[in-house]
Amino acid sequence: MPICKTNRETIISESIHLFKVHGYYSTTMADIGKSCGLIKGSIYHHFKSKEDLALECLIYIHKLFEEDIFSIAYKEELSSLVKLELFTESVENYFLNSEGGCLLGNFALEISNNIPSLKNEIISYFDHWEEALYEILKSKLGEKQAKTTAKQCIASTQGSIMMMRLYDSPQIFQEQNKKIANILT
Amino acid sequence: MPICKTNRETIISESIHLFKVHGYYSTTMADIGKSCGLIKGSIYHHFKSKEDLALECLIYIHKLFEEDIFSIAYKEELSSLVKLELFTESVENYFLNSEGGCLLGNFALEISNNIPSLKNEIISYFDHWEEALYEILKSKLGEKQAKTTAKQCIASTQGSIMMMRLYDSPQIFQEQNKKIANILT
Amino acid sequence: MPICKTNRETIISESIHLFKVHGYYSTTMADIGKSCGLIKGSIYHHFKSKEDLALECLIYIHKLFEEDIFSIAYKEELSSLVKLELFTESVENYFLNSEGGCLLGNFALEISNNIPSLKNEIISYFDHWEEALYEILKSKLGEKQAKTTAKQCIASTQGSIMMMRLYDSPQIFQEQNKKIANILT
Amino acid sequence: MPICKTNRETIISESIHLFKVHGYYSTTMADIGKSCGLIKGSIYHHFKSKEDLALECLIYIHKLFEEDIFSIAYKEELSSLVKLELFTESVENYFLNSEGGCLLGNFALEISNNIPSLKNEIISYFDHWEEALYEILKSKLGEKQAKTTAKQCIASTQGSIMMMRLYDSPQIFQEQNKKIANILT
DNA sequence: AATGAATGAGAATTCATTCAT
DNA sequence: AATGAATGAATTCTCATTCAT
Repeated sequence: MPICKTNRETIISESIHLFKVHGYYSTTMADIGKSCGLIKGSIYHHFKSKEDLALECLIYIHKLFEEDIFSIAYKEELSSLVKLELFTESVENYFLNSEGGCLLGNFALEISNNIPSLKNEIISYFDHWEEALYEILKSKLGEKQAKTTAKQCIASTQGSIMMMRLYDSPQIFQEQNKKIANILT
Repeated sequence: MPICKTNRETIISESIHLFKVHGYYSTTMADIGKSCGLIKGSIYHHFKSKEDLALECLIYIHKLFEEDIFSIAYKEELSSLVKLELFTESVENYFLNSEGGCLLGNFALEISNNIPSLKNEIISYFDHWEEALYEILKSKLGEKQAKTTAKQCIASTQGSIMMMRLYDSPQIFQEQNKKIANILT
Repeated sequence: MPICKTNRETIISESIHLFKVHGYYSTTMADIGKSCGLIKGSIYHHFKSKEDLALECLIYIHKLFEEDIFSIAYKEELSSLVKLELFTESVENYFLNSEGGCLLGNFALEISNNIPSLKNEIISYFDHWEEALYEILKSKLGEKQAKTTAKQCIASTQGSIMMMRLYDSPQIFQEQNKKIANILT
Repeated sequence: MPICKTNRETIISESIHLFKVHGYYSTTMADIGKSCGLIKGSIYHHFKSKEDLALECLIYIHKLFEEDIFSIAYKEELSSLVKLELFTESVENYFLNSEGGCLLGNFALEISNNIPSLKNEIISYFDHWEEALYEILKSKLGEKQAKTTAKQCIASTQGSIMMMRLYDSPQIFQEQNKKIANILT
């Protein structure tokens, strides 16, 4: 019977937290190990490298967003207005309850230029975010306008998360998000 | 005059570029040295540490913005509308012509949690940006609304610069900026 | 059991030797590693810094003296004369059989002004040496004289070890030590 | 007209002080420069290397001792008793009025094993010290005893200087020195 | 003689990763 | 799966020394 002190998901959760708060390079494998009650070398039984672990973190968050948030856009039983309301509420819920802002956004600035595999995943995440918003907005705004607006919503959301993190204050983010919620009204 | 292969300002310029494109931790003193035609140790003749050099980079950019952009807000001979137009134009000019986005924004996410001295400078930069926008907006929007709007403009600018950098496409940033330029009309 | 090329005690022993012969600053972590069959970075698996390692070396020697030498002074079954004889004999034994003189004395001159944590340990060692000698001498010499004599014995021992090291000849040290052995006769 | 901000002797004096207090390796050429109002590179106009400068420091002190102290031993007009009194008084004078103990003794422990040229000078200094004491003592103690006693006096002087430096208290040294002054009485 | 800039070798330290148990 | 030890490459930083003016 092999000893099993932890599992992939725990390591991913702990890593996400550390990566968000301290960044990719300032988070060491030893830090991650300590958070999980392991020594650093043991992480390698679960992930083949730090880069691989980081990628799994991004995929994990991406999947979470797909399932809990982006999916709202495709619920046929809901109206656009309700979709948008639920969507922004869910986004707010996520970012207000997790320290350190948006990992994908943070990594976009910190390492996307250096590590292509991560960059692809980050772009995919933002693409899907955009597609979901587009899906919600297109019937009311038209295709062209919906696309532009979706992009701008994401940009202003990311920017306000950056400010929330820097100033340690959720206000700007919340106001920004409320503005998005009201786009269709 | 002694041998002079470079000077403080050149090192700062080269460092700003490298820091913006590769980030703080991925830019080594050796990289910076090479960019300036020096060996790594020689940088220490001009700056006492990497952190100190990074701080000087932030201060350099902050000063540039103060002089070239934020100052526009305080030119009494200009109307609010003209100020805003000049302001957004100058912002666009700067960010479209410098690879790697906004160093202050990048550092806000990468290292502000780890290096307090840099965080203070970053916050000061964004505070002054906000004050300048507030100055432009307050007469037309009223104090409260001007303050909120200023914050949101900065957030959406930073978010769209993030997207510009990630997608390697200026479009979102330009559209976002145009929206800001039209806030008072 | 994992790979184990060495252990704390081996590293300490090797370090003591190198520090005694070459001094603190001339002994590099690479030298110490090589002595132990390790590369320099591996030392940090066992000690958190060079300073920390040096402190452990001092503590190691101090403890050795406490147990093997200073303790003689407190053996109630022995007379002062016998204690003194055993004491000086043990001191001589130690210093004649270890190249490089007295690490505590060497460090007292080389680094005590620069590294306070080491200075404290060095002073503590000499204090305990003095207390032990005082314990041996006080019944015959009286408290005041015993204290002074203890101090002078240590000083002349250290001085003669310095000369032994410089001239690479044990003679002065041995004669000096014999003089101490005869103080009570 | 060349500028002349300092001279060999000033540099030597400042270096002696720094070397005594901080040791050879912890004293940088920059430190020495700063003490003299120069930048580090300028020292090389006066001395060809740090090692060379250190050697000159040793020679300077050695010469001082020859002229002011060792010479006392060879003044034919004085009795042994008076010579010894003057000798010990001069030694005490020197060491009580100069911070950092005995440079030759310090270097004996810190670098004599690493830098042969300095070791030779250090040995020569102690040889001459010994010869002088021998000269004073031999008529009263006989040749053999005089030689041994001379060596022991130097050893205990150096040891007590070490303790004076470590404990930052002159007492042990002064008492030790008084004992030497009374050897012939 | 003095300077400021530059050098290159080497120092301590960090860290992702591997390996034997 | 987990561990503790070890690795090697890289990183920041230091410092004696040199060089052109």
